[in-house]
Amino acid sequence: MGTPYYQFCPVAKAMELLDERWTMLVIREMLAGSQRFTELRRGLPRMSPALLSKRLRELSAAGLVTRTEDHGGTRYLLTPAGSELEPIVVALGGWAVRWIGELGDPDLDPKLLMWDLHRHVNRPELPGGRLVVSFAFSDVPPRQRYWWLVCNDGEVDVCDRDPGFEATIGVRTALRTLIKIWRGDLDWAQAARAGALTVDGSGEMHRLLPRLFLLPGGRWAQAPAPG
Amino acid sequence: MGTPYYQFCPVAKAMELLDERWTMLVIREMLAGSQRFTELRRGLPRMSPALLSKRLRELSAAGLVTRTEDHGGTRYLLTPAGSELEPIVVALGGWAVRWIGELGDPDLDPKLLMWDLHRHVNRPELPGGRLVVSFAFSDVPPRQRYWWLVCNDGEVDVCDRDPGFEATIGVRTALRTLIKIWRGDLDWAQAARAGALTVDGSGEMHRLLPRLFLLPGGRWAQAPAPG
DNA sequence: CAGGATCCGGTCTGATACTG
DNA sequence: CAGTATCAGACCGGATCCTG
Repeated sequence: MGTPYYQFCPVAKAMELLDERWTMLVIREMLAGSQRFTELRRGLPRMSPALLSKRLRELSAAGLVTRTEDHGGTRYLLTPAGSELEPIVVALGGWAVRWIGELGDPDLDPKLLMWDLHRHVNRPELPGGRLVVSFAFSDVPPRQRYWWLVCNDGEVDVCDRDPGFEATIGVRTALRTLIKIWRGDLDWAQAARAGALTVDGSGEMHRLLPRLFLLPGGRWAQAPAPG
Repeated sequence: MGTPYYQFCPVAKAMELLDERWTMLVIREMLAGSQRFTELRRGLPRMSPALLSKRLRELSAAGLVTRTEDHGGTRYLLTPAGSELEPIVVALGGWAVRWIGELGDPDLDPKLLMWDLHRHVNRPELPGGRLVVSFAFSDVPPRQRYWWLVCNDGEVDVCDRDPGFEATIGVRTALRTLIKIWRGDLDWAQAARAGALTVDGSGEMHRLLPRLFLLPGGRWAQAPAPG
């Protein structure tokens, strides 16, 4: 737990626990479905494993997270107390979308975007068989420019090297543009019309793309905005 | 601003700013109506003035707070961006009331309670003339045991020494009990019936007491609780 | 009233390596 | 896979005293 505030105000009690660096992001990851240490690390690549381990222990001591052993691994799950933070996390996101427009270049991490896209693939929309979506980001250095999502049988994998299969859909755009779409600032069609995004693939694939991901943009918009 | 997370996720962008220690409490104080440096200090007695000053500068740079000079003082006001954090602060309080029941003795600070009661006096219910409410906390060391609220013409002052006027209402209880009432865990009548609280004063004053303060308890209860 | 200056100590970062 | 170990350095927060 964080350093105490020595205040009985519930806001202070909540923040003693929640305002430590990384804590809310760990909870965000768990709300997004990550349960294993390694999954959490993928969503929090700049957090050291030592610190992640410490935060998980703190959250577990506070009763927001349970730790269970299961066939060869540890699984972390949110308790009801942890899950009830969801509307707050969503509201924080909504607030930031409204008031923190500017993203610096270092915030634009392609591997985080791909990791999040991978878990928002709209499974019911997937055609049978394999679907490969390739991404090429014009504004990213060559080493991190090319990415693939390989969907097969409801499984989705992220690759940062050519998986060998031909892409069913190719998306060429700036990382910044795709992040705008992810946030809900822009939609696929708007970006394409503006020439900021090009889709390669059959007409069917063109029509599929906007439905392929359940992006969080909608949730930020739902977040309570008073007035 | 805090150390960056280097994530484009709006939750991360929000927390870069908001998860620094004390920041949310400064915002809570401003939402509660504090505008001057000294008022803020009274609500945040354990925060050093240097740090408060720094936080106010950060919040101002981030566009959540404006600083204006006015007759012999500096006044801090929330911008729309800052004010829009209100539902989040309330939701955090509600969450903590539901999930962090235990308050340690060091959390029970009588001067914070008196400071907060003083700003929640229900002005319209005040009778004309002077009203003096005395408090005696059975579970607090003598030095901080006795407090008075002096209401006069819509002005309310907190005293930690006998103001000299005879008390119109006397409240004798444990600090812990009064804090439970403040949080909404208990109401005045319940506490009195249970023998945990004694009111001295006329019958009229007995009837006034439960309406004398607009306690935040109701707001925590309103806070969105999913499921 | 609204802070500035200073110093100390704790915490986080970041890198690397190791383990059951 | 799910961490622990270690270590240097940066940075932050706490405390105290001081000022226009």
